[in-house]
Amino acid sequence: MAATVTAPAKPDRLPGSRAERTRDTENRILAAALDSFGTAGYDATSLDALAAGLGLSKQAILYHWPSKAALLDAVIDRACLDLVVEFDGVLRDAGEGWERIEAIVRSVFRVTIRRPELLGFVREVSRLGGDAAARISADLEPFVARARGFLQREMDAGRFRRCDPGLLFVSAYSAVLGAATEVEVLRAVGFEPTARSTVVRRRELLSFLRAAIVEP
Amino acid sequence: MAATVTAPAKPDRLPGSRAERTRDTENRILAAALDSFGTAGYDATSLDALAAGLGLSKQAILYHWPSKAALLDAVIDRACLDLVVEFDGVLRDAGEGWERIEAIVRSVFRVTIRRPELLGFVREVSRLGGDAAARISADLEPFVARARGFLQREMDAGRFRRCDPGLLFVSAYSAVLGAATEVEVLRAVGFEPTARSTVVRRRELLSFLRAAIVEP
DNA sequence: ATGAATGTTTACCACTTGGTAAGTGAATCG
DNA sequence: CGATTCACTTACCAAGTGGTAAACATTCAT
Repeated sequence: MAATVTAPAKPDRLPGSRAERTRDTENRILAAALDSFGTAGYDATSLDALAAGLGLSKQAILYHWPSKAALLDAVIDRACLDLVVEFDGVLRDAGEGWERIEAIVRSVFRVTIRRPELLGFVREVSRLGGDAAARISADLEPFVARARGFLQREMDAGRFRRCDPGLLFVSAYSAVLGAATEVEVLRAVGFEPTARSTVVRRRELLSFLRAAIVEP
Repeated sequence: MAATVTAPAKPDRLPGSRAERTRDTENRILAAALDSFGTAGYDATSLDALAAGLGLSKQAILYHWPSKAALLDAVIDRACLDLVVEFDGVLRDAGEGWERIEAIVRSVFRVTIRRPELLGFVREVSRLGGDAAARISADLEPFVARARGFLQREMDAGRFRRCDPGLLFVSAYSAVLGAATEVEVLRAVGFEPTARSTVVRRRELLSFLRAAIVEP
């Protein structure tokens, strides 16, 4: 099971200082790795294929990170940063109570369309287990803690059904990620994952979540 | 990322006719492959490791199936058979309406405890995509169709909230599988996946689903 | 200008991978 | 009993893996 990595061709001469170009190279490697890890999978991604897709040699990658595992760690941090930035931005302009959940769900669907590799990567890492999974947990822990706190406060205010906030989080997380990324299951129930069907899926998921969460 | 495969040692002399012993060998290979594919992953499982764990040589496996991909297909069929048998058995003795969903959820949690590799394998195959994912969809299609029919009838009878049965199935499927298998996420919200916490998780998931599905 | 640091390449290596070819001993069958 | 089929092993291979060593070119600091 091998992955072919494609990326925009590298411009022969890149402007900017050495430090800038180095940073740019690292960013391009991280982006390509995130893409391939998130779609093809970590095991199915070889450093050679990754480098070839970027017009580099494998050793260029191993210069910036000492091993494939170290690269994975860096990609994890990058992916988590992207996610937290995305969600924080959304939440800053979101309203109160249920509206905040609605905003997050919309944001997740937007991410699966614009950057499908990102949530696939989260899945992949938690599947890999071990250090990688521990790292992603740690990276996202502050966000998860805030989410739990939010759920708890809404319950205390009597707006959300009272239950364990942690487990509610897991249920909602799974349902959202599933509706957004379980392509095969969706196909099995007759939903080709087109952009148009996404709107329907999002609407149905929101009404599902609302019934499950909001105190009637 | 390699997987070490362990299995009960092969008895030096096995009784029974040749056909029986052959069938037994194939069953043992399928079981070991299901286990390793479901926990370590397909890419991370080498035929050598698989065979060594069974006290065989890799070529013994390739005698029964012409390639690793063909073995995967066979494992898919086996896993789906196991699942459908399990669920059909449960549903035969289950009651009506909501009780049937409750019975399935209990069954899923039982499976994750007794055969954790099984649902992990379903996840893994749908992650792999391609022919394998198409095959598992096809294998489970009859079951999924029955589930959708059930949901539709319950909605028509006014017992379940009216919505798209296919998407309701995806939401419920994701939530159940998540609560049962998302070990890392559970850990992130402070739930070590012990047997005792399973009871709590199951109870919370059921009340989550009930609120989402049942017409109040 | 020059020497050092930096980013990258070429060459290479040990090891693992899925798969082929050919051989072997035992069970089965005529 | 002898021939044959069956289940499996040993031997092997080409392709790919992550990673090391060292050479090389460019940029930077002095």
